[in-house]
Amino acid sequence: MGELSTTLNKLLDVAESSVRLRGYHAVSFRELADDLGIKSSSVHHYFPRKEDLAVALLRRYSDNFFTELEAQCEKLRAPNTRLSVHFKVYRESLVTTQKFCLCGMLGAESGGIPEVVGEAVSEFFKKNVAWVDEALPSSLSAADRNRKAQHIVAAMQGAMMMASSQKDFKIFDNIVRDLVATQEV
Amino acid sequence: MGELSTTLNKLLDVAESSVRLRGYHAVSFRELADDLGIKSSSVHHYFPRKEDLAVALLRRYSDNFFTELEAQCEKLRAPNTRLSVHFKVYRESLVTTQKFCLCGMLGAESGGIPEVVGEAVSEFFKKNVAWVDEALPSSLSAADRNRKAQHIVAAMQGAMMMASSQKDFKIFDNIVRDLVATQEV
DNA sequence: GTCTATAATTTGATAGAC
DNA sequence: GTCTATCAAATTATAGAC
Repeated sequence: MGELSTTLNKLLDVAESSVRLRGYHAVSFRELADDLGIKSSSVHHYFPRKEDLAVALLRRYSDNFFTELEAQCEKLRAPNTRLSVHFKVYRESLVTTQKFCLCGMLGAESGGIPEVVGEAVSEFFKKNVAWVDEALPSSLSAADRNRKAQHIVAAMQGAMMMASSQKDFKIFDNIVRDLVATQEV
Repeated sequence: MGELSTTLNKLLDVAESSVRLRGYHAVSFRELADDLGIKSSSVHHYFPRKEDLAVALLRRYSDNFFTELEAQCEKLRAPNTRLSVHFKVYRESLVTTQKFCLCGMLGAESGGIPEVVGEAVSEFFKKNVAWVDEALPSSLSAADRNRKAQHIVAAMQGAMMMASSQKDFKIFDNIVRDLVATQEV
């Protein structure tokens, strides 16, 4: 699984980590450069403006997320567990990285970030809701499925936010457990 | 009823609005001062450091929120509608101000803000969950009530975030509708 | 309580050498 | 692709006059 550890990849890694932890405006090119042992002008070589970096971050994050979703579904095979795969992938992302969702962070800050960045976040949520929608039983009406899908994504985002705010990741598990119970997944 | 329109109150108003819209690090004393037609040094007169302002903001926000919750409950009287009052008060806050919850914003950013500010946010969520917990039917076990309360608060936070990120406040209503349906409030 | 003045630092960004 | 050098602007503050 050739992990390319180029400067670009390391830059994206440290940038994603920083934004997920502290938010868009708390992260500076200088700081990212320091983390990599390069200069901030080198960061500008990859991403002329900060919003370019954020858009690249969102693109990679979204691609990884939906790819991982499908990969885990493939691995499990049983067709009715797609929703539990969604919970699992989110949980892994939260617990192993100890960080909030990139889109949850930028979604919260959407009133204060460049428009292209906010649009990419909005796209992620639309795709995410659509994915959950498809994973829901087709016996439900389209309107009910959509509402449920929005509810599930919102609850997980809120759960991650509260867990990371209170530095207690058990909060996330408790909320998902209740979510699963009420949705009868 | 005495709406005190002192400089201090106007400052808190504009600061709350700015932070809820754009986040902690996107807001500067200079900008707040400009909004009020004063100088940034005058803002420092009220709040020496930025974190002092944020803590004052959280204190006022939390006080207003729980006061409003009780006031609305008094007005309605029926003892079993406390949960719907919670939904209503949050909705009012979102829709009339067109802004995300102050604590949702700072909760997301909690990894990058001063510790005292993060602690105040965490306090708000603990109180909020406790309030919802008490509003839940006492027929439930304490553990179930707690999980459900966490779920409800998380879902509403996520709903507000997604609604404000996608600039579509109907998203909030849809999620709450499904939340109410599954909780059978 | 508000101002002027100022300071030290950081920030996002660019030009151009190697 | 990385660096040095530089910039203009912004940011968090402080000291002290009025």
